[in-house]
Amino acid sequence: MKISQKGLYALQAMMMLARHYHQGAIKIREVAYEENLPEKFLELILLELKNARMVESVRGAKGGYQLRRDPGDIRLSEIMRLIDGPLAPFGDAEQLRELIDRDLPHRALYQLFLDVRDAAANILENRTLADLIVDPGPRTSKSRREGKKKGKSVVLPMVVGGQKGG
Amino acid sequence: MKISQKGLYALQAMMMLARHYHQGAIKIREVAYEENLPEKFLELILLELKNARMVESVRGAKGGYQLRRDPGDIRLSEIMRLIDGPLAPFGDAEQLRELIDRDLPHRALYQLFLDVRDAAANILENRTLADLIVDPGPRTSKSRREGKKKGKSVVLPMVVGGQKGG
DNA sequence: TAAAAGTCTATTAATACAATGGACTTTATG
DNA sequence: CATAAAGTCCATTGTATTAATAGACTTTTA
Repeated sequence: MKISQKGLYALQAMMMLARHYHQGAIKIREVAYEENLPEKFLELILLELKNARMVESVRGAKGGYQLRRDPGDIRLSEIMRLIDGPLAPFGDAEQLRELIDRDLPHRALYQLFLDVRDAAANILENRTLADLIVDPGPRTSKSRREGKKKGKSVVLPMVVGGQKGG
Repeated sequence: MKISQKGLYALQAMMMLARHYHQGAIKIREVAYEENLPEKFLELILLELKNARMVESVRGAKGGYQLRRDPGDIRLSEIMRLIDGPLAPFGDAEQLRELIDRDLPHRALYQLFLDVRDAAANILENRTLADLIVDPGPRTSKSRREGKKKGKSVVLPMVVGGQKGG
């Protein structure tokens, strides 16, 4: 699992749309501005996310993008797999299981890769966009996770307007 | 953490050298043949492993490569970091901690990346070459891991002579 | 009908990846 | 000491991927 620049942009864009969920269509330009992303590149990313039915678009003036599902229903693994491929460090889970069965001399190695993949999958399949955004109020976020977890996902003061470069 | 072809080759080569530990210097050609790796490319990889002091070379006729340390003392994370860089899916652990501190709007995202890295690190820092090879006998392998673990690292019949494509 | 916004396709620049080739140095051995 | 075998070092190449840009086209609002 390697997250490319594009993958990071995708996650940032989706976080932004999650923050503005229920505010109607958000223009590409606004997403790009707020997260400080290259606009034209973002356009391609959003298109890809649209084809994967994670977001939907509204065309024409007043157009823009919005999430197609509740932030709590969009797993981070979905976004990452779409943009950067399988979570496994080498090949994909399917291939690895195949190799573990067939390539006897290297099965321990491939099993290790699969272990790493499973560890990543366990984290990323169980986190959603809702876990990444600052919840502006105590409304039920319908997040996939049951308990509220430890003090990891820190509660942040509603800060918006990214400064990626620092 | 993405393992490149080169990274896989490096791991295979190191496994081969581990299998032949205490048999003196092994020729590049033998490693390449047994693991079915491109010889010239392998040469570069071995050179890199030598500069990192994981293997040592013997020059001239009768020359070759051998591990510099016991297989149980060579962590897989070392090899992977050398060839494919940091274990983190994005940036490295240092950078991520920095971003978690400084980039407030995205800290939850970077924390997630760090969680994934830690999960991978926990696996890869605690496995050594000794865990990957077929131990030809019940000798103490001086492996870093304490207990013998569950039935994951399967005991294999001394099979040698890789058929990678097979 | 003009402006604003998404859609689509092509192209490019830069980088990384996976090798390959060849000249050079070191060592064993006869 | 000559030769062969082996590692060393450096340059180059081809391909793929990544990141981004450009521009023409379509849809919608007002």
